[in-house]
Amino acid sequence: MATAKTENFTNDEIFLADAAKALSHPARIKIMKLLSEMNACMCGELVNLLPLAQATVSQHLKELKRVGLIQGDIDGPKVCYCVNVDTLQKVTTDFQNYFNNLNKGEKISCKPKTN
Amino acid sequence: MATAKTENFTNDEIFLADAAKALSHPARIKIMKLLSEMNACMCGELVNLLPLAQATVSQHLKELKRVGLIQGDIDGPKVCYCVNVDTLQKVTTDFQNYFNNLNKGEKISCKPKTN
DNA sequence: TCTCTTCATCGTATATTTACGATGAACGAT
DNA sequence: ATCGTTCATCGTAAATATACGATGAAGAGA
Repeated sequence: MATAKTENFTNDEIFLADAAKALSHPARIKIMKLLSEMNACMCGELVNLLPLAQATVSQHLKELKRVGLIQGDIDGPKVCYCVNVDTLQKVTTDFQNYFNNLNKGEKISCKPKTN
Repeated sequence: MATAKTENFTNDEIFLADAAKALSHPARIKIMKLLSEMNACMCGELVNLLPLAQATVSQHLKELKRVGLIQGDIDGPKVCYCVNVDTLQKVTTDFQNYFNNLNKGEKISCKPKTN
């Protein structure tokens, strides 16, 4: 037990935090939704569907690619983006497990005198 | 359809992104785990269990309180922290629904020639 | 009252994130 | 070869996030 003061975080904790970071902006939440609904979609279409400039959308796509939640397929001058099913699966089950464990733990709570 | 260029994000998208942001740091992932395992726990205990200074832990607790995932009960000079079950429930089901929808969408993917 | 403990907040430094316009690379079409 | 389209990257500005030491408030216990 007790994970001493100097210890680092576990890989699981880091991975989960990283995945959460990738989803920590409304634009990226929406991009994932759009890509999943449309199966695949060009960057330009996403730009049209989002209240953001093209450069900004490209940056958000980069962040989602960083954690592997999406992938981009170069198709001539266009780039076709789509969800990376494998990574999405892993992230889904990891979050599921995490939340399940959290919900298992506590039955008792402190008095609701929030500070 | 089509969510015009100028439209803002929906409340759902913003809420989900905000919850993800609260969990986007390994320390906060771990704090939620610790609080759930121990049912409730003083700030000082958390400081001992994390590789971070007291001021930093306090900041992370503040971020988790901001979205309502935890609450703090003032008990004399100490503060007893615990998971806020209601918010955790909502966040859990919201993420579950989000991921379920994402996983529903795509069967087809682009060629894996990642850019 | 004085002291010790507990914790939030302040001040501050540094790093990261977010956003945009401008540029340029890559390609299709003419 | 030239032009238009598509998109990543660069440069940059402003805002947030992360981390820590120092300080101070609040209460317990002497």
